[in-house]
Amino acid sequence: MQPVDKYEQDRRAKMAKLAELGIDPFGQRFPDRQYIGQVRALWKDEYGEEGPAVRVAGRVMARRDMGRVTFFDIQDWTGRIQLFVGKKQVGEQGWAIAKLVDLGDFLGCDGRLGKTKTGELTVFATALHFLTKSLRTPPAKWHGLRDVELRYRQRYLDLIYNPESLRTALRRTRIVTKIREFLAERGFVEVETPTLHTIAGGAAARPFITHHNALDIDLYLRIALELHLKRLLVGGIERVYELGRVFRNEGISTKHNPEFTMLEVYQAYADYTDMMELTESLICALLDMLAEDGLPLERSARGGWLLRFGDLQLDMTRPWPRRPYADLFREHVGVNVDDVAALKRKAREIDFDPEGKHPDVIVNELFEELVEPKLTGPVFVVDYPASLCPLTRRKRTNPRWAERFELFLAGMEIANAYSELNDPLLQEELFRKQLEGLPEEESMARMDEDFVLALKTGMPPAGGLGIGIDRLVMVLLNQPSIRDVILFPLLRPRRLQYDVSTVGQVAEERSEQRAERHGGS
RNA sequence: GGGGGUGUAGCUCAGCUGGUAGAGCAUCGCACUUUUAAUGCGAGGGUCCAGGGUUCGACUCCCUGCGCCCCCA
Repeated sequence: MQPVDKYEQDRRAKMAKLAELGIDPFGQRFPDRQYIGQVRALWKDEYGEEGPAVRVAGRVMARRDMGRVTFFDIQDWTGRIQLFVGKKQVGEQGWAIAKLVDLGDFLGCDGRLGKTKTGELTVFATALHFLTKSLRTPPAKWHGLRDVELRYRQRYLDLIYNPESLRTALRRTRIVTKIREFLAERGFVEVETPTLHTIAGGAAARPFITHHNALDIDLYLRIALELHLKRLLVGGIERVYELGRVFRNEGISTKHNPEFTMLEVYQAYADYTDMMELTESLICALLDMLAEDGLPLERSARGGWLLRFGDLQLDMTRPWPRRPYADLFREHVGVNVDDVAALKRKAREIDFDPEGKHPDVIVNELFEELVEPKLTGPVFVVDYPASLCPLTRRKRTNPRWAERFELFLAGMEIANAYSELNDPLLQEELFRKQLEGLPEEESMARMDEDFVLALKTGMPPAGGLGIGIDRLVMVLLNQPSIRDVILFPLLRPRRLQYDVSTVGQVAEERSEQRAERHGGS
């Protein structure tokens, strides 16, 4: 049971008084109310004292008592507006309600739109409707809710009292909506594939394990969407995507949440160059939408959008640079990818033990360590070492490399795309071949016989793309932590408050002990 | 896993070299029909994250643990 503190007791008392007045403290439907944002837009200076009649509702964010008048500021998800509530204007019942209103309660109000002496747009109330009691004290009105832990654990408080948090949350949903619209316009269909997998394939990550009782088998929460969507390509669904949650049982950081949202798109008769065009077009469409939505974006000298992320500035003007993996490697590591002796030397410099490891495992480590952080971007890193890409088509001109790109923004991997491997015999071989020195959870090579069977049926040549939606939103909305773009990030569970029954006791014992000690000295 | 920071009233934060915890907002009471971080006067409110130690005495010093944040692996 939650403790009832003195503040809650005050509010419960007011709740009871409302009930005595015949008012339900938890309200009822309030039809035909107008959004505050729309009401604010109604105002014209010609109205003078007599504006239109309006009906608004929202949460009480501030109250200012002036004797027989009270000003309330109420807030809905479109904005805030001031109410002028005069004793004479709202009558005995209305005034009785006004007296019992606390910060955080929900009020409905009928009135006329007008301006006060000081020019503040105001609803001059003719009737007040009590809609819901809040039993908790709100945070400080000026400083808001700063404590990050509270903001994450009780996100609803964050959304109410930090307007930028609500704005970010709503912008994220608009981004997701826009992605669906964009893909629909290009003829893609959205599907849903299983979350519970018998083989955790399609990416290199450690899975969450769960158990199905009736079948008595262990199952994995999916770590990627890839293998089911490709089965659908085999089945003739030629342009397909899924936007869904994937789960990786790994560390938590400003860039990692154990569950996150992934978009995967597959297009038959295309390859990774088509996916590059798709990625660029999609992200630029999102930027256009956000700019229209009021996100403060500047134009770069080259005509595209200029995106700020922390101290970084990303010039999003198309086309974005395409840089071969091997070139970037040579540039930032100072070593050729095929110079094994030099690779080992470099590996030791960054405290990575290269012994017994496949040269490309070393290359991968050096790339992640020394190259990726430098990739402010936007930049498409193209053509990855084939040995690291068991699901990707090899380059026809040189099988040393795979037709894969990753998009980097602000040093973060945002997108990953392939020309999809559709050769079932090579696929089967690659599933079997575990690279030396690569721990299993870091390998994508996990035998999936059913998937190989699907490929044997024939999968059309195709391009595939994965985008990490949370990270993309971080970059687009300039949010430094993934927890700021996920409404309920994973935190270690914690008891909210202590057991009430012991509180008074402990406090009493404490002060007695204290008195004894000091008294005795 | 390692390092750094942090945890004090509902919220935002002070609290020095150890001596029974402070402010602002919020709450409660009074006044006020054009305020807007309203104002004026008055009042109440604390497991100082938890457990142990040192001490006559610990929010403060020491040890252990826990939550959260940041950096590194």
